Amino acid sequence: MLRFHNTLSGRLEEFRPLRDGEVRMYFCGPTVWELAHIGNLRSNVFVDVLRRYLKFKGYQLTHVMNITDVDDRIISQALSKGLSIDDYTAPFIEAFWQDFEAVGCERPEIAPRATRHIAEMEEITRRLVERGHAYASDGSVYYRISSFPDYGKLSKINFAGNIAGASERVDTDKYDKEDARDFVLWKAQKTADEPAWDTSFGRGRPGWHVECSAMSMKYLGETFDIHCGGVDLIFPHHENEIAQSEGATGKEFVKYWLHGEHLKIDSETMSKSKGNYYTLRDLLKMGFTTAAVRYALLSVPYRKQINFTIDGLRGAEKTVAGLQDFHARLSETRAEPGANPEMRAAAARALEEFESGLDDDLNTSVALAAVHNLTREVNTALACAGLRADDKRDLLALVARFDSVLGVFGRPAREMLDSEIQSLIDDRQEARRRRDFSRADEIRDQLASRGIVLEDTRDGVRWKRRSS
RNA sequence: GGCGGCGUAGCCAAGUGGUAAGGCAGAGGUCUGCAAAACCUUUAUUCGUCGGUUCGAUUCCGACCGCCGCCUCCA
Repeated sequence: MLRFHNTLSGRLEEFRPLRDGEVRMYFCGPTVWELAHIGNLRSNVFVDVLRRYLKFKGYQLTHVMNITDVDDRIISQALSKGLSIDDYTAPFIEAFWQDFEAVGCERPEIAPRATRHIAEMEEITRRLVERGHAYASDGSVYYRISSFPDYGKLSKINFAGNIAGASERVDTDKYDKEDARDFVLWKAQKTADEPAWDTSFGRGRPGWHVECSAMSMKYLGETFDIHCGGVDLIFPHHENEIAQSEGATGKEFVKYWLHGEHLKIDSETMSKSKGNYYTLRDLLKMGFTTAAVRYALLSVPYRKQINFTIDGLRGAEKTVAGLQDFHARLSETRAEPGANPEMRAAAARALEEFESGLDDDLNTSVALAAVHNLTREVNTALACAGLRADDKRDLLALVARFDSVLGVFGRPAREMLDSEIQSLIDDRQEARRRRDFSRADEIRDQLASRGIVLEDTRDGVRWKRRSS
């Protein structure tokens, strides 16, 4: 039974999709203005594990992921460079998808762009005005929070207590709003060079929150199953989405809200000023593999504030190498016909633990422990020829099944060695047969200096490229 | 001021009202010509501190200490 911690109720709830066998989910992805940093990637990996696990459970998936391509920062950057929004954002979006796929994330079914959905945003805004949830003021349109009694149900925000201590931060004179809490749905164009669209409320651009209401409802319907994002989005972004969507339709917007925690770097908040701000590209330059980065990011459940460290990443690198070695060894081993009941039992146990871990609000730590326990048992069997052909087939299928969620095993790619290296390996085997070990070691050292590491196994010699 | 999270071995961490998963690092061993890889054993009488509830708490309650987040278009 799959259960999620729903931010809306604050409790663990059994997951039941609105339509049988089908899940519709929306993810507020990053704002496009920088290369994806490690925290951003954690969010993406969390959502990726979620979508992969839903598929693992047999659900048909429609996953919409937004990359915000219009906000104040993007507009000011684009203006200062004399570029259109599209020209400014295109390289960032391209780079983002590269990093996204590099850490093994599957592309969502739909990745809409806010700038392509102005009409839908206008439509929601119009409906909100019609229903008394929004009002125009000086060419802008604001959401009237006092008209929506449920406001605050997601973030549990308490305005009475909140304003007392934080009032100095609320600039009530900044806009012509009825209430300081009201947020903007449509922003009037301020200067002529600012990108703007013509609508019935005048020339301007959408507020940030309305894009997610518009695009999620367009592709997923007025009520859908899962909405996820980082914890920072709970307030105000997701709170405002609820106000917009439920205000416009009168229907419940989302059944399950899932929020991923942020990470810390060396026990501190990640920030540019602290200099602990890593992008994926930084880590790859340091020699880490994308699989290790993915492993490190998913090794801690998504609702926990993982402490990301370079030391920890080194550990992940080793762990992933172990898993990939295991996978390669398993796929290469020679196995006699038949089956070993102990292997069958180990596989069944691993699958059960893997699934019950992930069923429990996506507890990836438990799922990984199940994988490690299995690899240990199978490694033992491999070492003493306790693995039979049926076991090998079933275990490879099981590993593939696990990896359809985790994406850390990699493929045991059997690339061809060039003939010179292959003949060196053959020479060494011949030398070993002659018990000419100094010659054999000489060849091994020679290969090692070229990045080829050898392993002598019961099935003969294995080689691999040195990982770092 | 309001709301929320966290504190478990050297490090990263899971977890539960009944006595501590997993990974990395360390130590010893098996295997190996030597390695590598793998495996075995070992590493927290104890889960921030102090109280309370309980037959029993790391797990529930209270207080305190420490760290972190949101309330600022930062995932």
